Amino acid sequence: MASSNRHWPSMFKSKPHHHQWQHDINSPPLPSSASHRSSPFSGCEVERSPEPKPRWNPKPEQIRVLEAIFNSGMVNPPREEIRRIRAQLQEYGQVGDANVFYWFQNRKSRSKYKLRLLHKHSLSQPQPQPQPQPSSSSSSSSKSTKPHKNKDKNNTNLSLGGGQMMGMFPSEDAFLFPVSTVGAFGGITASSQLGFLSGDMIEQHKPAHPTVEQCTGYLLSEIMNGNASYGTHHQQHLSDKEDEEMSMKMLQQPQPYAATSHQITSYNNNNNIILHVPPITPTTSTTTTTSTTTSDPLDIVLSTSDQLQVQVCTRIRVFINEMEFEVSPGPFNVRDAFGEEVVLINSAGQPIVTDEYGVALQPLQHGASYYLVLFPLLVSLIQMNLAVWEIMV
Amino acid sequence: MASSNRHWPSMFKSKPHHHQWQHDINSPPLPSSASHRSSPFSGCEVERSPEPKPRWNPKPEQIRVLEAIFNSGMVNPPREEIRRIRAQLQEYGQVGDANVFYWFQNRKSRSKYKLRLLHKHSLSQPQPQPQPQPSSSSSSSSKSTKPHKNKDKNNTNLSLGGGQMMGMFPSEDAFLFPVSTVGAFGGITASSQLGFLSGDMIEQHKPAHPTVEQCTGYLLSEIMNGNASYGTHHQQHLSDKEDEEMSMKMLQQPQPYAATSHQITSYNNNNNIILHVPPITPTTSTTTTTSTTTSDPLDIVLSTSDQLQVQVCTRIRVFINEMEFEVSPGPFNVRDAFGEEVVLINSAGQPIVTDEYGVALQPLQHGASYYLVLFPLLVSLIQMNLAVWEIMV
DNA sequence: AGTGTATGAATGAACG
DNA sequence: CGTTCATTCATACACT
Repeated sequence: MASSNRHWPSMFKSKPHHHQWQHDINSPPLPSSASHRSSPFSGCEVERSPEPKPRWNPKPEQIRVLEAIFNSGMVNPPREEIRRIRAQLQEYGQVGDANVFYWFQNRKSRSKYKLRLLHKHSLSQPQPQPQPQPSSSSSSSSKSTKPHKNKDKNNTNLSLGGGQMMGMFPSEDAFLFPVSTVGAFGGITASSQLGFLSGDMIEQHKPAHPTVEQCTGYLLSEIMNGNASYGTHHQQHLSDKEDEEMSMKMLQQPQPYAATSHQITSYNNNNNIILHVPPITPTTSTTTTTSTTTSDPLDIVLSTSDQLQVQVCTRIRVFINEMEFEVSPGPFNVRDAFGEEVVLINSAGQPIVTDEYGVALQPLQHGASYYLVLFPLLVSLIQMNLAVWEIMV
Repeated sequence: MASSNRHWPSMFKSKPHHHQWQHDINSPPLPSSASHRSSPFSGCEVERSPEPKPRWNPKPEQIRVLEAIFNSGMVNPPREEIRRIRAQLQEYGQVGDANVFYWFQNRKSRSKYKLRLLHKHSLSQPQPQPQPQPSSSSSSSSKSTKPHKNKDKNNTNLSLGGGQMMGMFPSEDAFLFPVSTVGAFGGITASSQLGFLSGDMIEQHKPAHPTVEQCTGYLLSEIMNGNASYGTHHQQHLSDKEDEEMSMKMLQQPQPYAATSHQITSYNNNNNIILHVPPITPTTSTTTTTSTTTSDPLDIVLSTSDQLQVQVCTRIRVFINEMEFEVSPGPFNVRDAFGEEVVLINSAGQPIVTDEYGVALQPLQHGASYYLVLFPLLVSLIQMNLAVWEIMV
């Protein structure tokens, strides 16, 4: 970490003097003449960590000049030239050699980078892309416009603005995974524990009581464990695609601590457990219905990926510890589903608040990710919190 | 000031046409090569591109993936990886490399920032109010991170604040991993351990391990993953480049970048720190210690039996993420061994405090178990803790 | 409407 | 030089 200011290449290192003068410094990255100007800064010392040091904000005119120079071929001006350029720029506002230097560096670097990517893209993969979405387009030039929420007004004109660069990215994006969300990820499907799980689950789900334990027993542990046997297996298929790269992405094992599951791609969706929660509130939005309905027991239904997957709006699909679940829209009873010792946390790290019965005050969001955290663990974590701080900083 | 959109380096500058296609653009941060803002002609002032260009609005699924990747340790994916990630994300909606790039960049940056804030807070803890910016100083404890009451609406959005957490283990024992899955090691074969899940930690330090597999060659990711070998690696591409290490890293993605090439082995060679720990004073708990600095490595508890022998001149055998390793007695440099982005935690959940160089203030204990926790995870955990804390209290 | 927050996007500054 | 960090700008949304 080491965050904070590590900046200033040293030669430029001067103190922060605010004001608008930028790096007046002398020569940029060149250690040469050493003088810095540490101008006396005025005033504000206002704390914060170190220094405020305002960064140079090139004015349009300056940019214009710089661009012109750059485009004229001088992508890497020597020191002398930098000085001269700086002098020129100075006409429009304070600027230091360093600023100029950096500007060229960045300009060149980013240009290149961009070029590189472009290149790659253009060469790269023409993947077939399933994607149910709007069609995409051909491939060159524009991208698919995925209409979604925006209204495309403005006609299609696209045209790239700058005037140049047009043809660039051909790519077209697409290139999607074969995977379709829920059900079968491209065939990957970890089947592993599924068998085991399914068996148990199936019989376990008994409708009647809020027998939470049952569910929790299996579920919780499975879930908490990340259920899975990631690594290895599955995957045989994947096939054709040259694997380019994405193919597997990261399958990984449970991480230390809380990290347990985290599969990136959720390849582990083997068990689609459906937590059937009494659909109260048919939903739709997320109104905060705090209803205290103690919901009932949930029935868990295990479904194999293929089988369902189609449930349109009936259920909401969520990810809990990277595993996919489907729940009925409406208040979700965390307690019934996972027991009392856990807290469900959303992807933002915010706990899902529940009422005294364990019912989430707000419905789970379709497509969102949640994590289960055991209470005792939390205590430990909290305890070590400070300690961790120390080392981190 | 300046303001207004001077942004869009042109390359991204496409026309406004809304739509939601994000930056399909090519690469992220590169201003265009050829184009550039302020095109010289017509004197147009630089900027002012009239178009708003809709910004990418990641879908929940995309966020899920991104978070997972981030939490897995890849806080800073290299270009190649970004492309891969983008491809993966594309399944859920249009997204460009630039978006992915920016996302990671921002995610990391903000995580850090929050951490910093947190830190500050923790020091001055008693008062529960965050108050991030200096803005409303004084006490207005706004609402800042308030867990409750969210209200989101359906689709997208989700706003993550930046924290997130991961799943946890099954038992309550906070520090047990679910490693069970040791089944198939990719080729690594981790030697041992695994006894955990079933048994207890208590007997974790087993003197008797006959062979200690030399831990040569494990990658951090492997360790972190509990041995690894994810499915397929393909690593093909780009391999021959000089990126040897890079490729490795990319292989399995969860690498904390910085740790990239850190082979565990290194410590045997590079860092042989040898500290003669005076095997004395047993104290074990690692509690507290945080602040300090210099340490006195006395707090070690060695299991009597073997300690003597081993301690003397040989090496100490420890378990890190369930894998067995041997280290020279003496100060152990966590940083050298695993990189900067990790924290070593003992079986009691206490972090092993290190000095500014990464050297543990106290030696590792023979036979003891430690866990590596990626920094980003810690950040998340900490964030989560706070959030949870609020509801708990 | 206005204000604050979360976060995508851009880019200057630096490091290795 | 390629990357990464830190700041800043800008926009979407929530709340009052």
